[in-house]
Amino acid sequence: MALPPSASNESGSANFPYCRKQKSLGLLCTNFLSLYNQGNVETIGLDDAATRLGVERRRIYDIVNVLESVGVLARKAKNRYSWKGFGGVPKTLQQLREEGLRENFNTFNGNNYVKVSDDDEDEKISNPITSQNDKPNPSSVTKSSTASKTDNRKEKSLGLLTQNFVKLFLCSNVDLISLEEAAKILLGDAHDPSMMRNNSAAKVRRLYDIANVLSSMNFIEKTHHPKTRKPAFRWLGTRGKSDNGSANTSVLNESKKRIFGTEITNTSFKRTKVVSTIDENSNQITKTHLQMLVKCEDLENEVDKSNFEQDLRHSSKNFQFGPFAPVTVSVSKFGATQNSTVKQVHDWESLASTYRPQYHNQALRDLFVHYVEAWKSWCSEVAGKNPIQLIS
DNA sequence: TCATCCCGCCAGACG
DNA sequence: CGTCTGGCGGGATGA
Repeated sequence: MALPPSASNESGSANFPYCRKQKSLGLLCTNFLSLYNQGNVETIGLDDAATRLGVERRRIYDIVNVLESVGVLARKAKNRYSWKGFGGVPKTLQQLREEGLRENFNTFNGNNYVKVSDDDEDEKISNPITSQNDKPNPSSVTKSSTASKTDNRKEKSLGLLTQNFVKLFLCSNVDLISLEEAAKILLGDAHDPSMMRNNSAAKVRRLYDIANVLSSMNFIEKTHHPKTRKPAFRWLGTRGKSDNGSANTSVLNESKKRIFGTEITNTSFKRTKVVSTIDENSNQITKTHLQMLVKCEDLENEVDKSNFEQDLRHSSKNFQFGPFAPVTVSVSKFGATQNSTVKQVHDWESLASTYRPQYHNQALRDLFVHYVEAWKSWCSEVAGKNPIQLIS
């Protein structure tokens, strides 16, 4: 069984071999934000997000975790997050700062760091990623370790790491910091050289992920150390933006060059060679389906081209939504949270998650995605206007 | 070569 | 038990 029966010819001409940049977390995050940073989004379904962005669920977790740790999102329930928007960031940041100061995150100096008391070691704090606002959480957290203990897993969570990383900037006077340093400080407690557990290298890998999404939000920026030449990150925070002003600082609109590794996102190519979009498991799929896919791919390419021509920054119109054209989103650039008539816009979310079985098979899932997207775009084409979606 | 970091296995948490 | 989450690190890609 050398190679799958595919190889026939299919998608060979127009698809790129594989471009890592198109799959970066940062880009995905950018798209994620563009997709949901519209005034009327209230809840976000993980499945829906994965579907719309054309990525595996796993990636959504990554993004959602760091976004939540900064206050842009809040977990509502399984599979469901509520959109807080950037308006909640300042507040969260403030909390982090206080927390950080309390935890000696300020012991870090530009030149010499004294290692921070290490994140929530033990279970003394065990705050599940920033205390929520809705959760009646008095200061008396004396509440025993309800579930900690075995939750030492949380101590290594992406979310916590993100918060600590941010604290580093918020609580000290450092302006530039490399990920290696951050990793060392964050969990690489220097206190106890005899036990360098904490494989700092592993930490760095996580920090790369975090840095990517933080970059895509322009909270930080990648640069180089003046002399060292080493890559390092600088905190941008909400500078330049109307801090405190109204509770919103859109996703910077300033056209900075391009954040770190930004590019268009996900096209369905795996890292490993060509692999047809569909694999053996497609025996359930009919011809029609395949044709549909082919057609869609063409469509996709067209979109790609036109998009490549322009600066694909945050405007919700110029970025890649998975394989197909976006669901006609008005480029309202997040016009404040118009409270308007609540509009129970459940749009596709509930619909999709309700009717879609949980595919454990990537191939099938991809197909489903194609279906939905294709249908949507066709719909809009035929109807000449928005498919179903949002009411006016 | 070294820096970056995507991919997806698989183990806990949860229902 | 099936799902949902999300550590974790192998190894590919990029500079």
